[in-house]
Amino acid sequence: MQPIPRRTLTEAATEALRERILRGVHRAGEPLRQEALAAELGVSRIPLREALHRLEAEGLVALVPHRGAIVAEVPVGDLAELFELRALIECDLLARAIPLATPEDLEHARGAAGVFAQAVTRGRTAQLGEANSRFHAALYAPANRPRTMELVERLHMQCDRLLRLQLTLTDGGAQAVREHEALWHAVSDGDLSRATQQLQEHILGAGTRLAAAIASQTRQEG
Amino acid sequence: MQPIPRRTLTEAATEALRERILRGVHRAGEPLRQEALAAELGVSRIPLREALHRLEAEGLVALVPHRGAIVAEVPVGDLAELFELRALIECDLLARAIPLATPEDLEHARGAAGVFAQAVTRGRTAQLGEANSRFHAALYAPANRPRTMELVERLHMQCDRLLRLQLTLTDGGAQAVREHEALWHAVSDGDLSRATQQLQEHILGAGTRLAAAIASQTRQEG
DNA sequence: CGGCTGCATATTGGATACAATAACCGGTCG
DNA sequence: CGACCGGTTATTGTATCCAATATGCAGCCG
Repeated sequence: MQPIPRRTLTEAATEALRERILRGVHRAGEPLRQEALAAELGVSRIPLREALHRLEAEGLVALVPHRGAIVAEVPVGDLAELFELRALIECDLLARAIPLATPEDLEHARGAAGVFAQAVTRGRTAQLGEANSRFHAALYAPANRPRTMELVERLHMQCDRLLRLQLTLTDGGAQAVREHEALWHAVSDGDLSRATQQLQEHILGAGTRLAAAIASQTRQEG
Repeated sequence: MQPIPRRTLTEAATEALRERILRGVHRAGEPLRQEALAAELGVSRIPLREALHRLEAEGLVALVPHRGAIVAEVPVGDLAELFELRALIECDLLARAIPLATPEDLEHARGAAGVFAQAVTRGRTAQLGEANSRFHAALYAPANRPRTMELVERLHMQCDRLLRLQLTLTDGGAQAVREHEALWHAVSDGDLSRATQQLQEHILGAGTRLAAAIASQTRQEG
């Protein structure tokens, strides 16, 4: 029996605010006025402030003393770094996971891939990031690397914010679905080098295309 | 001109408490009573609680709703994972740094290595962790990878807590000094493969020795 | 004698209240 | 007309206070 689905206002505020930032409800650089936000969430400033400190540690919020909190800038300058870091870590995870993967693991990953594919075809852009993370997490789960997984989750969070800058997901999503399928088959075959190769291309390719899209968009606007 | 060496009580409490935990003033699992700790730090519970939430995100504190905060357990079970993760990421960093390293970078790293060596010979165990981190950071700095660096810093934090469990640093420190020197020479020669090879052995070796030491210690105690 | 119930106490969670700092704005002086 | 200076207001930082929850103990009941 599970004893404690406890929930404190601080936790609730943290999740709500994190979700808001990731979904783009608050734009990067936007100041987060404590009183207003607290009222909007139906709490006082105390739990909200605790949430802000938590999210600062996660890199979603920047706190300036006596000036308040602002939504952290999307790390466009570090885009390449983030995606390359993901490729490095996730390929290592996958290499460790493949030899340990059970048929149940594969089935689970296949399900997650399906969820992502559905989200793409139905245009549920809000769920894409999480569905994608879940698929990747399912692939890596057999490696049994909790610390690394947590880290990857945070990286995905940052990358999702970058993706949201550029909603070219219409075609990028379709390509991701195809790559997920190919990746899954490689994993399913136990073909370690092919799988890591495809994973690396999947991640780095997404980063490159995203960088190009953002660059062209910035050029147009600037 | 530097505009703002601002300091809020929350920040001060965060750093003080982080330092205390890393230095082992508070043992793992020890409950952190808010009122007592706040009084000890000379602040009220509010900034202390904000500090606790920050440190929870950093993995140094665990918050249990309505039961309070406890010092997070040292991740002995994840020791291998942490050191292997460090090896993976830091070798990549070093490989990127070497081609970009300037003579000034090398000099800086050499200085950091000297500081670490002095800390070892003088038995300043409290400073070893930071000195070690600084040397590694100096090596990687030319890579210009701020996100990765931040991540590595957090990993070092966790690894330092593990090291503190087992103060066999007397000989481990001397070995680390030698390995740092060899590593620095390899970097200085621009020998990428030799340098990464030595770095990998340096990190993984430390992890392995630490695991063995902890295992034998646990066996004795258990 | 053991376990459960209910009160008393300690501690945390959260809200309100106050102090400190920064942003704003108008006026004055050069 | 522009820049400095003062006060005014908005907002954050922190302390105090109250409510909610957990912990421990004593007494009751089986």
